[in-house]
Amino acid sequence: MASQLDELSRCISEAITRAIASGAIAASVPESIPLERPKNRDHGDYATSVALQLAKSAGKNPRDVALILQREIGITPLISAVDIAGPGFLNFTLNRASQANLVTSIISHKEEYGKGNSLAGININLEFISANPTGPLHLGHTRWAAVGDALGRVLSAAGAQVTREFYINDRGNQMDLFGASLEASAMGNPIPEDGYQGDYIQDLAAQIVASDSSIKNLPDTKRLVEFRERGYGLQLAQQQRVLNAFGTHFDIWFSERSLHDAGSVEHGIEVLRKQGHVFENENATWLRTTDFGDDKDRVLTKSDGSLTYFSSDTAYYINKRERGFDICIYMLGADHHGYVGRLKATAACAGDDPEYNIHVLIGQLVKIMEGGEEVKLSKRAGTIITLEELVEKVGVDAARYTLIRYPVETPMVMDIDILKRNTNENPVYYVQYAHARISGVLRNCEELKISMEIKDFDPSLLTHDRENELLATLADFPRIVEGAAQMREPHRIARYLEELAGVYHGFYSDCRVLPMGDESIAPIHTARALLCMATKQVLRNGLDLLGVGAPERM
RNA sequence: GCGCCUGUAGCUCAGUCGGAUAGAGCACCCGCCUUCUAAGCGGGUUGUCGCAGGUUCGAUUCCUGCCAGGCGCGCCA
Repeated sequence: MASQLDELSRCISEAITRAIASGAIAASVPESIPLERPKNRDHGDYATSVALQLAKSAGKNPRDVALILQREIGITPLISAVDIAGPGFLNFTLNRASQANLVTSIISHKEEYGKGNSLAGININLEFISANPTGPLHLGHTRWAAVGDALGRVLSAAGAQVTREFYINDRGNQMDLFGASLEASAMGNPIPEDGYQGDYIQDLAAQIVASDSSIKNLPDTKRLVEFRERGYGLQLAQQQRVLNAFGTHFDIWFSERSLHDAGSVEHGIEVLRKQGHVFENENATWLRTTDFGDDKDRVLTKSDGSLTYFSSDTAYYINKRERGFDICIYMLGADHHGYVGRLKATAACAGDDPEYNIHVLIGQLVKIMEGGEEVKLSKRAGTIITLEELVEKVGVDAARYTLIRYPVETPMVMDIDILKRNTNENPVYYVQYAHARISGVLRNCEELKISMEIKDFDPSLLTHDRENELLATLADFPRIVEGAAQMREPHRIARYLEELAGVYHGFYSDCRVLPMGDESIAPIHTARALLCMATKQVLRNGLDLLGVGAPERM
């Protein structure tokens, strides 16, 4: 759908084209017209600095360029005024009635409003969380559970084909340690020095024994394997249950073991060998990642013949690409940022473009404050906070929203006391309240039999400043979604919703929707009711992108 | 030592392509519910955008150096 913004930007570039053709200015038409909504309302509905940018190549004073463009643009059905301000900004005032047509558009597009096709045809693999199945999901995983899921929704909204994938690290020493810890717990032996110490180990061990007590009589080696496998199954199921309750769903749960069983690791090494970046040294097989900027080469096969974890990662990447994904997005914690270089280099070694085919997002760690002090998270001290506990304390919506609201590269601080003591301080309630408030108003409209038919909508009635501001904010939504997808920053959706909620609350307090007292029902009531309905739709669409509920009542 | 991230109001933090007087919430003060949900609205107070240079009409934004904090640099997983 062509938005007013698109139309405005087309008007401007056509004006530039005409100005160049007529010889008024010497310059080339910029690829895109920078348009922003000025904070100061005296500066019109939209402003552009394009004249300032053209001034240099045109060899003219910016204000003169602005003057020429002002004349070329003129007045159109959309634009009611063009003003020049400051050093050469062009400020546009849009025709209010034409802006109000947006209401019709939003209401008819429903949940489609805001979706776009800027990523259409792109097949994206979005991998996040990817925890070991050796314990509960903790806070770090929770940030990704929220942000990763939201990003998946945002990318889909931008038209991409998205597959959400969870890589299960079910192979290697950690699994054996996990098995040994369970076994020790069940047999009443001390947990191994570097084993898993948490209370959940006791519970899991007890659960395993309870379901089949004969396990304790198995011969030593077999017993350890049995504990490991049963613990794996139970722990994975627990993670899946918790994520499901959190509203985060995966299309594929990819087992590292299955990668090995299918011979994909050897295949991956073969692929890399053909590309010419594999070499042998001191009986080990290496990948020359330094060819592509990594700080050291990486071992694929150790001198004792066993495979490194890196070889799994590498094979996994190649496997993803062979499954047809154009872009592989990885969401990793800050403690894994050292992997970015080798992941990118691996992609390059496989013959891919590391700037396009692979995208690594690094999330900074979440700090927890409680009692005015930072809680040191430690597995040993048992001060680990799990996803489940966080949700118990603050609820799914507040937890998700709080985690999504900040850019992932910001190290965020969650104050448990605030979230526990007074959930009203969480902006999610501000946004949800706006939605609930509109729902209430619309219920009343229905009761009063105010028409909410598009055919009864008269856009020319929405002329109040508050209405105008609300319309302009609603018009921004598609642009916000596209930007969030392009930059892989779902927090932009949350920030936008807070702004929209604020603008709506302002409208609500100044513009009465329902008739007062014995006032009779007039077209203005229908116009405002429909504006409310459009706002509700956008709030809902935005909250959906975050996986946060849009309550009808609060 | 090398690398990544961060440094903006008392606190938690926004601020894509450089733009007009740097924003929001919380906190603090003052107003607004005998008619739509006051979980709200309006007003007031709060800043060397870490420091120092550079690039230009213009820098919180880009570049360089420095300071401070977080994290990482295995033939571990």
